[in-house]
Amino acid sequence: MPEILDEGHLDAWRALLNAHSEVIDLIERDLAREHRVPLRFYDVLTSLAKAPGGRLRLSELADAVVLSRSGLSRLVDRLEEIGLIAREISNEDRRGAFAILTRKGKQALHHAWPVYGKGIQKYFARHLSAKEASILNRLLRRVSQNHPVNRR
Amino acid sequence: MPEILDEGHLDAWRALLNAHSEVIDLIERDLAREHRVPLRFYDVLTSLAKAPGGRLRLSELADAVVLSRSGLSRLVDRLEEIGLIAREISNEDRRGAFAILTRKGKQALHHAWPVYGKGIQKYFARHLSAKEASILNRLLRRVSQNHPVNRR
DNA sequence: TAATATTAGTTGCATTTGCAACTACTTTAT
DNA sequence: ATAAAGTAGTTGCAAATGCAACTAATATTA
Repeated sequence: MPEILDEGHLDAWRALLNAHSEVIDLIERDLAREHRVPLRFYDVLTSLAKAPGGRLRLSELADAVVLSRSGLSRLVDRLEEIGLIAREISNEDRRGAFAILTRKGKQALHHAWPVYGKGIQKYFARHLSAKEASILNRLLRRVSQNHPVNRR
Repeated sequence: MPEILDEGHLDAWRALLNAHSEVIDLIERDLAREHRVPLRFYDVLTSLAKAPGGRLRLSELADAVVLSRSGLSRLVDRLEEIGLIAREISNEDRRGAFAILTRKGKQALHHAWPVYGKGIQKYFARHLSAKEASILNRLLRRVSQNHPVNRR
């Protein structure tokens, strides 16, 4: 791995930024147009759906969706208000709380998926063969795992 | 190219979301800690720097940084206020305006670059060989060009 | 050329977000 | 056991952003 940043890597970085912002923007518009939950909500709901018991501590949720604690706290407020999730005070540690996916939350998730999935296909997946998708996956996972080679 | 979304492509999409949000978050923190301009500002400044004459119509700039017209209008307000760019009413079309990079704007760009570049290296580029970077670049460019195969 | 439609950009308003300070609870150290 | 330090989450406040409505200028059409 190179120690200093070269043009090739910089181009890849720019490509990542561009692809991300364009595709997100397009999908977000589709979701809004079809009256489905926005990506932020989807993120939270799907994180909960994947978690064992459909529940996650608020701080775990904050990490999962890459949002500050305060930001998450209010996001949970909003989601709770419209009934997509519920808060449950933890018994082992009474400072903390779980967010729990409600039935309505699961429904919202299923309702949004067709539009979201179609967006991923139209704006992203269509441009990649299966092989290419797997390469992309492997490379990007390596980035986000961010294994501490030379970390100082 | 597949017509429906399969797991492999979906994994690649998730990997893109994760890598993007994690790396952006880390870099943004570094920039803030070192008192450099935030990524949003950097985006605008660098778009102008690359544009011929260091100037761009506000609407072109909005496209370049993927921001709504109103969002951009106010972003330009802020940048103008702190002297990093200037507005210049166009003479051919007096509805419109250019954003122009100022000397101070160029300096802010150069000041931010070391931290930004180091971040790209630390959090992103380090994990990819030159070959891999070039593959990533090629695949992601294809996505963001979003050539209209089957667009309906 | 006058009337109409279109385009560039701005502004009111509501929503989302982060930082710092706060409360409440838990863990660690004395 | 008590004090101090740490952790989970919330809240005040300010900043950033999008939509829709607006102004001003240009382009189109009759």
